[in-house]
Amino acid sequence: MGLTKTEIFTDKQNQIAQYAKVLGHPARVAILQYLYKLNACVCGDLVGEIGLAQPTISQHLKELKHLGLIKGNVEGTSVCYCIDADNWKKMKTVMSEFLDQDLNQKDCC
Amino acid sequence: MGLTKTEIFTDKQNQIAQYAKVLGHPARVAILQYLYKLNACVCGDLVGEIGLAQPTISQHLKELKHLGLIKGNVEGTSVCYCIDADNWKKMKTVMSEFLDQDLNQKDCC
DNA sequence: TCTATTTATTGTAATATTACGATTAATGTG
DNA sequence: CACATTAATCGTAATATTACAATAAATAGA
Repeated sequence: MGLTKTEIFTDKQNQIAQYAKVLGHPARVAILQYLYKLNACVCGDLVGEIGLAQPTISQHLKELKHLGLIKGNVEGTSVCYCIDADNWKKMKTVMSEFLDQDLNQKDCC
Repeated sequence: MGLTKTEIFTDKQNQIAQYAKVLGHPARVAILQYLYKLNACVCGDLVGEIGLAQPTISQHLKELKHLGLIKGNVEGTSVCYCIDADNWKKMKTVMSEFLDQDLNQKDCC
């Protein structure tokens, strides 16, 4: 046990859950918000900005990169990160489709 | 360690992460989709619908109820569940505000 | 009251996540 | 090349999550 039974759910359900899961930690939310705020590449100062240790930030960045939400380019000794606009849009589409369902609520308790 | 440092993040960041986290499991996504599809109270047949054991479903329902996304009414021997439309709307607002950020991407790597 | 039905709770095993110190890898500069 | 700087990886401790068997709680009907 302790392991999610992905095989009993649809691809769509797993995809929604996967996106939501990666957004399910405040550090990753903060990283994405920071990248958005700057609206450009961020080279290096992420560790200073969020209040977590460097390996922890690196770990969170890895997860965001793994899902494709950000991309990183090596730039000298530092790495520049930014939002991957295309994949962000894809995620937005998937999540919005789920969140924006119409609710008639014709009869409810 | 192993415990999220919520105190170093803003309330908004924690709120977004909390919503996302509860959507971060396919069983909970499936439950919400099912409630939406029926567009009415669901009394009892949730365990048959999702392919998980009854205590597991009960646990997921508890988390959804805890965040306010669903509400349950006791109806005889069974319990009727449905989406809490008001709270769902609140979540949608919070999540959309985060997801719909504009990205100029004036200079990116 | 007894029984059947349905949901919640408890307990627990397996696994995943979070965080960070220590170390390694990669690259630019003197 | 040696050294400084920065990010990634490794190892690991603490905690959280997921799943389910067993049991308890609640209620309807006989």
